[in-house]
Amino acid sequence: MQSETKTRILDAAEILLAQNGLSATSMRAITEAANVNLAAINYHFGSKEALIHAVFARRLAPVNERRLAMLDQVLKANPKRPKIRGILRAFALPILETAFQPTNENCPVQLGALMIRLYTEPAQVVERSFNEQMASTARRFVSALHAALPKLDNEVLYWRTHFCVGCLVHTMHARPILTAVSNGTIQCDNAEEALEQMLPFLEAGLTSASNS
Amino acid sequence: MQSETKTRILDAAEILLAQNGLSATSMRAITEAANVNLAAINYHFGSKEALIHAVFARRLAPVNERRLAMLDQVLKANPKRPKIRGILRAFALPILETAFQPTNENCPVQLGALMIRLYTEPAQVVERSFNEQMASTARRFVSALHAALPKLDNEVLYWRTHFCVGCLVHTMHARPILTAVSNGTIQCDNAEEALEQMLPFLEAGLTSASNS
DNA sequence: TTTTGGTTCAAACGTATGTTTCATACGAAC
DNA sequence: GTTCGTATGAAACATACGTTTGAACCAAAA
Repeated sequence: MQSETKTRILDAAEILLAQNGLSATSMRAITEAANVNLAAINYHFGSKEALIHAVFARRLAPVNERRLAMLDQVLKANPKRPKIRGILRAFALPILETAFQPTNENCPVQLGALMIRLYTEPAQVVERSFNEQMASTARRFVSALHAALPKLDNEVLYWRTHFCVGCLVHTMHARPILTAVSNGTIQCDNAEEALEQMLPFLEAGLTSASNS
Repeated sequence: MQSETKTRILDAAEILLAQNGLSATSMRAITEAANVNLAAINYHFGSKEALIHAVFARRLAPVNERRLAMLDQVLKANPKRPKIRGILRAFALPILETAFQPTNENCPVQLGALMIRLYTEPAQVVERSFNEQMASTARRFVSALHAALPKLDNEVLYWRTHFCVGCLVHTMHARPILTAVSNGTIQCDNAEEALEQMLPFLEAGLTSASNS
């Protein structure tokens, strides 16, 4: 059974790590926000770094499970030529839904702001988290896109997959900027709405002619 | 005249801030790398925060000048219906060229890794840098795209501009990931090559049908 | 009732942080 | 040659960091 203290630390850590970054978040800030003793992090997780790893794993493991499950469905429906839209949806929906899940006291998901840390924080701290949680999933999706776009040059496919990831990550973590630039018109807090905007954009980009 | 010490601090700070993040980079690390006294930062810049601001300004000011100059050319060529490709190029080329500029001892540009800090570090530290360096430029480009895509709904245009920025930022800062995913095939160190990949993708995304 | 094993607590550990101080060094101006 | 404003230097400032310690707590087992 997961102890009450452990999850309170994970919840508080997720918020603070997402908002302030990894090294800018002190264990004292985490334990104070979680209303637990300072030593509790070292007792339950071993170290600050191990806590960070646990924070990522708690959110990303179920997301990537759902991603691969959805991808399997898409591949099963059209094994020889899977649908691009379906592949993109399988990649984006689970993480967007988790990221845009309404924040409440008990489950303060901050996946968007958290994800970007995986790409920006000093390598050694998050490299293990990234490899364990993301690398194999990414490979599965690239090969699915390869099946969906057999005419596309391999190198071009890598570039475009890269662009898709950039759109998705930016959409998740830079929500305040979209809201600000649009003068508050766009709130960007609904996974389905974000998907509706993103999927046509990405599919058009993926299928566009290379040299025009 | 810019003092030797000042630029040595700026060079060292740019590398370390880009690599390790803002709060993870200590003034001692910067001054040691720059081979100057610890007190030199406070003497020449006033504080660590002011130094960070100066690091951003040094790179972004000329980039945004070039961006706006190129945008003016594009708008002058077709005032009523500017070309999308030209607008995108004006936005992406100056920053990509600066980011991919080969690193040398005297000019260690790390703009890609640096830019993402503008989006991820705690608001109060970089908010001023972002507003001063990016906000007005972004507005100019959005209105240019509005002229180029008059049929596009305003809200959709904001979303798609957001996606374009995401692609660009991700391309600049996540280069190692593209290299790793492609098993070293793609080095991603040439601005023109990156543009060639990016522009068709973005233009196709921008002009795609909203509901398909 | 005593004992045990897991958990919490306040306090201290050594180290690192950003900033300040004040003495010194350097050159140009007078 | 003296003066003066700028720049550098070593050292100390107070505070914050991640981690460790050992005592206290407390329910369940013996």
